[in-house]
Amino acid sequence: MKETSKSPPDLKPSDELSAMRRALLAWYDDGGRTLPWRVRPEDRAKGITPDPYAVWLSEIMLQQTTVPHATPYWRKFLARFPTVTDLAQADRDEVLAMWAGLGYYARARNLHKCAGVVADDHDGVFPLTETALLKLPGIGAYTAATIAAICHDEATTIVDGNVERVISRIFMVQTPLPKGKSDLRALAAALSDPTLDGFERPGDYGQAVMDLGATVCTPRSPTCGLCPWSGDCAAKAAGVQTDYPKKTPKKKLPVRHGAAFVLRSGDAVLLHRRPDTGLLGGMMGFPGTEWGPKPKDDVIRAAEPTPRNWEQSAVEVRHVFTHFELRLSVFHSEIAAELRGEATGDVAIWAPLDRIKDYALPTVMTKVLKAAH
DNA sequence: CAGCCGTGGAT
DNA sequence: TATCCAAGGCT
Repeated sequence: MKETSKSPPDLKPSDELSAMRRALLAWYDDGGRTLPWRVRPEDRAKGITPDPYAVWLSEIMLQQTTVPHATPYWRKFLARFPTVTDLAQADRDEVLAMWAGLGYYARARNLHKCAGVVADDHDGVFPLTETALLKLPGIGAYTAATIAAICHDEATTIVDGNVERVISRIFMVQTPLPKGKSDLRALAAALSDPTLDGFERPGDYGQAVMDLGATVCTPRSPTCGLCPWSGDCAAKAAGVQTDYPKKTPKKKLPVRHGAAFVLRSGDAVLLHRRPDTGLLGGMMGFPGTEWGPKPKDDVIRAAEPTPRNWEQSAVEVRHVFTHFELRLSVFHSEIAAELRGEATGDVAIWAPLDRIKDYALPTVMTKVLKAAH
């Protein structure tokens, strides 16, 4: 025993950790979920390995996003871009348009950038080591560890929200998130320690822990009766499962106000391209005011794309972002085709309504369009 | 390193 | 209606 080791409190003995791993893999082999990007254990045993490009695509889409929401996007992307080279050669605008509705649009910008790096610097072949993956844009600690484990069974330590919840309950970690992340990582690493005892399936193990968190060890009402680690869980023993993970309380969202202008001409509407960085970066939107703490009529008038008689929609658009709630007044007007002016430049675009899906309209702007009805 | 960055579903 | 939060990354 190394007394100099700074291992977290209450780490279990190594033979119990090994037993837990075997129990989890048995549970996974028995009832593992079928996901379209996943190679099932029995196929894995035959030597079938997943397409790293398809796995990468799924992992980027699944960041802070539910499986049901991401899955149709994953199918659509894989059909349109069968290889990473196909994705790299696409226009970024098309990628952003296909991503519209998924949120966290920096992911889409980095996705396209990453495809370019893989195509240019790696001959279109995805790197497979955790270290190499970590250098790519949009790939952080979680995604690098997961792709490396799933695609070639590198014995990485995977820590996502599911793992944090499961581990925090097993060991009753007291330090609230996000500060407690380092403790949780250390405990997760101990459980997936490759030097311990026959850890030959890191990919299946990682997917199994995440499945456990997603389907059994859920945030609100965990079904501990189905859990292979039920007997190893300190929180279960104490009957305090849902008290974990401890988290620091969140602040209430501030409200911001603004106005948007929907200018229609025949079958087209006027769109503006948003700046490349920041909120909804690179996406399209309707011209309008800045979004500030208070609604101001003079600011609204100054933001009109062209002086007209604007009709105000009866209902304002309400939309919740990650760090504020937005309330948008919507104004709309119709203009003759001759008066459209120069609006086919890089920033302003007349978009035909019957092809609006080809434009990178985020959900909030889709709500604005509907409100202008 | 704490704040920024979307959306939709469940409770 | 209010709250949480989902296979996080970047700055």
